[in-house]
Amino acid sequence: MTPSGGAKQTPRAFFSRPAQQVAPGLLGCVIAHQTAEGLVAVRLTEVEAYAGEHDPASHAYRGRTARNAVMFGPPGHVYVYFTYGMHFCMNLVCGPEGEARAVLLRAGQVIDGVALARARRSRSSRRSTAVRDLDLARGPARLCEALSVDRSHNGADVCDPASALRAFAAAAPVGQGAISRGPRVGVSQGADVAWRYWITGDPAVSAYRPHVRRRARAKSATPPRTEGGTISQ
DNA sequence: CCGAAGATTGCCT
DNA sequence: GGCAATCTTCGGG
Repeated sequence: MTPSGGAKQTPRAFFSRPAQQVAPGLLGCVIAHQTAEGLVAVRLTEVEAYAGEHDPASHAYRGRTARNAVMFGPPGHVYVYFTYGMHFCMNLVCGPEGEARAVLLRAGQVIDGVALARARRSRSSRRSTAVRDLDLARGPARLCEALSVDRSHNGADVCDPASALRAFAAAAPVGQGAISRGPRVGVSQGADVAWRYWITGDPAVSAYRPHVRRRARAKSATPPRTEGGTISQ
């Protein structure tokens, strides 16, 4: 039995298209991860397209590196990156091969393995309050945490029937009329294009946050020059 | 080498 | 709304 009740695993041809076409098509699709702990499945509610080397917001903007190599490979594979010293985010590589296009999975709803997903989210965070079901995979890093996706899954093939991490077609296709789009979250460059797609009104969509540059951390030996403000002591 | 910034999250005021 | 946690990656010197 498949996690989404008999749904078909997504064929590679689905991913062999530009990310802006794949992204809205992924809404309603299911990502399932089978581990020794059990199965967790997430129905996607929010995604973002990244257009590779010509997209200033893409990790592939400055060409191929060790980190982004998977994005230059065949479609249907997972590009996982580590960020902010503590979080993982996952993308699905699109086509054509070599163009480094991908879709970031920003949010979804856990439809199978809710207890396991909650255990994972509680385990690894110093949160004091319980996580609401709808928040379990609401956000790119939360989604990876709920699915237990990390560095070791970089390059995994979601189209391989033998893979522990697989993608399935939507049980009920999400029509174009039910899809909204807008600027991508947290990007400083490339904020002018509306390549973030989500299911209109879905409660498991993340909150929009514009990009904010973090203040440089003060150094004890050589404090950064202040902008004419007072220095507290 | 060194250091700044990051496709984030959660807790603080 | 501000900001700390935490570390990898990449660009600049």
